Amino acid sequence: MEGNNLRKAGLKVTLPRVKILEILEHSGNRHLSAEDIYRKLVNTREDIGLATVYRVLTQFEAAGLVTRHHFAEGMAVFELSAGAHHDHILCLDCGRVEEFVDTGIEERQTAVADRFGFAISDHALVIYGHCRKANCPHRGAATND
Amino acid sequence: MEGNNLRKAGLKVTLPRVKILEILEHSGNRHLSAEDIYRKLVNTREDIGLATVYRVLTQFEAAGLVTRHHFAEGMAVFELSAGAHHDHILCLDCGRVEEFVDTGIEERQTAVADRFGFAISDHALVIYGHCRKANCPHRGAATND
DNA sequence: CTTAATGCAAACCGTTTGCATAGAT
DNA sequence: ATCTATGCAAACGGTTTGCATTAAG
Repeated sequence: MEGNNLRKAGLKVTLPRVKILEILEHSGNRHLSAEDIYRKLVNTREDIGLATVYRVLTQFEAAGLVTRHHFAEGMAVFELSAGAHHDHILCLDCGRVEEFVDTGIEERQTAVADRFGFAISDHALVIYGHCRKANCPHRGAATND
Repeated sequence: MEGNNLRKAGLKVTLPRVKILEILEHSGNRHLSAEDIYRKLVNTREDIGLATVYRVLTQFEAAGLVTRHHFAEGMAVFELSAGAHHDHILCLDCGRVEEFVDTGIEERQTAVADRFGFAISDHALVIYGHCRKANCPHRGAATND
C-alpha cells in the first residue's frame, strides 16, 4: 500500500523504504529523528541498519516526501511533507511539537527581505517554550511510539 | 583593556580569553565559528588550541558575553551579545548575515504561544535568501578578517 | 602557593561513505 | 541478468573531555 507512494516518487519499492514510510505515517509523533525510526525498526525486529535509515530519509527528502528540521542542535528530525508550509513551537519540557501558520509573520518576513534586498529562499522559525504542566499531554512523548 | 569585561563577567583574565574577545569585538564579521576564530589566532601566531577556543566560547556564552547560533546545520556561530534581541537574515550565496528586529513578528509569536498555551522561553528565526548579485558587498566575506 | 585554565590527543556523537552482498525489476 | 539498494564497519566533521602542564590570583 505504501508502494504506490514510493513508485510515484520514483523510488524502488524495497522493504526498508516501505517500513520507514509506514513509521512516518503511523507513528503518533510527526517529528522523528533517524534514531527514533531506527529504534522502532529494531522493536519490530526488522533487520535494517541505521545507515539505511539515513540513506532512505535523505532520498525521501530529495523526493519531497519528508522535510528535515534542526530543532535541537546536533540532531535532525524528519516529518512527512504536509503539503503546506508551517512553522513550529516546541515544549522544552516534554518535547511536544506543534505546527502553526501565521500569515502575518510570513508577510512581515517578506517585508524584511525586501528591505535588505534579499530574495527569500526559505526560513526557519522555531519558538521554544514550556507548555503548562497541568495540560501537557505529551509528557515523555519522545519514548512513545 | 578587554580585561575589565572579563573580570566583570567573573572570568580570570587569560591570554586566550583576551585574544578571543578581541577577535569577536574587532573582526569585521559579527558572526564567527570556532574554526574562524581559531584560524585568526593561528594567523596571529597565537599558540591557542581549538579546544580552548571552544571552552572559552562556551564560558563566554554562560557568562552572557556571546550568543551561540546554528544558522548552518552542523556548525555553530558565535556573536557578541548585542544587548537587544534580534533575528537574522542570511545570504546563501555569500554568507552575509544581517540582523533585524520586527516587533510585529515578535508580537505574533507571543500570540501563537498563547494560543497553544505555551510560555515562550526563546525563539530562533532565520530567513535564508539571496542578496542581489550586483550589490552583494560581502561576497567571499567568509575568508576576510 | 593554590586552584583554575591550557594544550594535546583521544573520545564522542550524529551522520556519511566504501565495499561486498542481497534484492527489485 | 542487470543494476540499484542494503548491511556492516570504518571514516568524517564539529565538538567535548581526560590528563599532565602552565599560569593567574
